[in-house]
Amino acid sequence: MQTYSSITARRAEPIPFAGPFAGPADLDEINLVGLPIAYARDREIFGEGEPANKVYKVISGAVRVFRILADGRRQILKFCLPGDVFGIEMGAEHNANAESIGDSLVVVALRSHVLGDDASLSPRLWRLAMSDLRRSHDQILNLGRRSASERLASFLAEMAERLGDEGTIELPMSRQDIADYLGLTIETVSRTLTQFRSLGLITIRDCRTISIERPTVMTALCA
Amino acid sequence: MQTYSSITARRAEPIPFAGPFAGPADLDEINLVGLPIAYARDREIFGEGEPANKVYKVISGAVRVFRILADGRRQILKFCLPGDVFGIEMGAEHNANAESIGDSLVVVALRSHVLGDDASLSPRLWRLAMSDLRRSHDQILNLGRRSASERLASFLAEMAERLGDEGTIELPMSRQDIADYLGLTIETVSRTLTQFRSLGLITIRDCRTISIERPTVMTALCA
DNA sequence: CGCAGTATTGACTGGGATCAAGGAGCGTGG
DNA sequence: CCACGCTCCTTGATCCCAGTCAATACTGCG
Repeated sequence: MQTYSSITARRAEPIPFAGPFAGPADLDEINLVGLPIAYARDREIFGEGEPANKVYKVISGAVRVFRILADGRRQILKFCLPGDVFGIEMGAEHNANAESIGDSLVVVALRSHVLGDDASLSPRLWRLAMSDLRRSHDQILNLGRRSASERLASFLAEMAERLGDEGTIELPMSRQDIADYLGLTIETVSRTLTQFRSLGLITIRDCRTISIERPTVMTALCA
Repeated sequence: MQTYSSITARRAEPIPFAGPFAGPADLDEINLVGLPIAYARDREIFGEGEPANKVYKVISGAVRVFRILADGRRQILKFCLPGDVFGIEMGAEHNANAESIGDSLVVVALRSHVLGDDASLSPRLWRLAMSDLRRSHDQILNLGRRSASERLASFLAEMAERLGDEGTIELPMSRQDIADYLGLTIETVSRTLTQFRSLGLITIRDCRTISIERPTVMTALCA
């Protein structure tokens, strides 16, 4: 069984930048004002059980949010790409872990600046939470009812949509991360991608750079 | 493969009660004021793609919220029990289906009465969304990384917590519903329950009535 | 009783996990 | 420059958990 024990991230020694910083402005984005912090790859940003008094937004790089079972099995709940907000919880403690995937820049703000203590909430924050919920539902459907190749196809479709450039995807995450996101093993991920390649659905330039050659067929494969 | 084609719910012909009605008051609950509607078992409450201009709250009975793949595979996203709210979406359309499980009473309110058009949101509603998100994450972990018996054990633990009476659970849903919630088949659910019974972990009075005899062992089985 | 829907049980299959062995990319140091 | 080690990825062989197919039992209900 693949476990998490061998790939534990070191506790972050973040490098704070000078001065406050706002993320890229966008009508539909949460415009976090806070301290930008640079994380090297595989650094813990927060852990399960820690006080959830901050919220985070990815500026560059990528972040994995995940939970771990006692025996080391890991499930990635979401990949956060530039613009994505993470770390917002209902309770006082985080019930998931977050780590940088590659070298990443993250803006950190105080939770109290975003969530008025018990006052009104921003509709943007609401949309954010609801789109997270929507994405979680997609993932539940994937994990519960789709086969390995269907999961891979919809993963590639999701990534193409989120960071695709003319059908070419530059993946920030490893095969192990993909496996832990899709509820598969690294071997199955690798084998299925090879299979897609030999069917002419994708080309794999290097293992992090994938082009979707037959988008229509790929979409159909999602079932 | 188990598909949904054979178990399609008939479109509801709901029986509206006279007059407005408020759900049971509770500090932490959304106190929907709206029209109570009685649904017979297996009636559609709303479907994917329909306008999401109403929100719902279970008064009695139970509701399944689910999504369906084109070929009929079904994944239940959540079971709603008395007190639970469902049908809140970000966009203008539902992206899931909801059906009554047994005969159920549901309060229906206009979405605009709950979600101020673009103004402030109630913190209660926020807690509701965040606890939904939390539960979704639990389910993602279940589906992605736990075995059939671990899923059953955590399902029973969840149900015991939500509607257990001294360790005895009166399940509102069928084996098929449980299977579609846990990403399993009905046969695996049945076999695993039989296995739990022969291990002395549970007793099955009738197939909807289950008592947890060894709660500690059961919790340990969740992994 | 007979019928229909639901649940259980059994026999067998197969998709994906596990175990194991290379291969490719890459930084480091000689 | 190449050799070496390290990490990540790929590929192959085999296994096993859960799915599939099929038969039987249970439960209401007319």
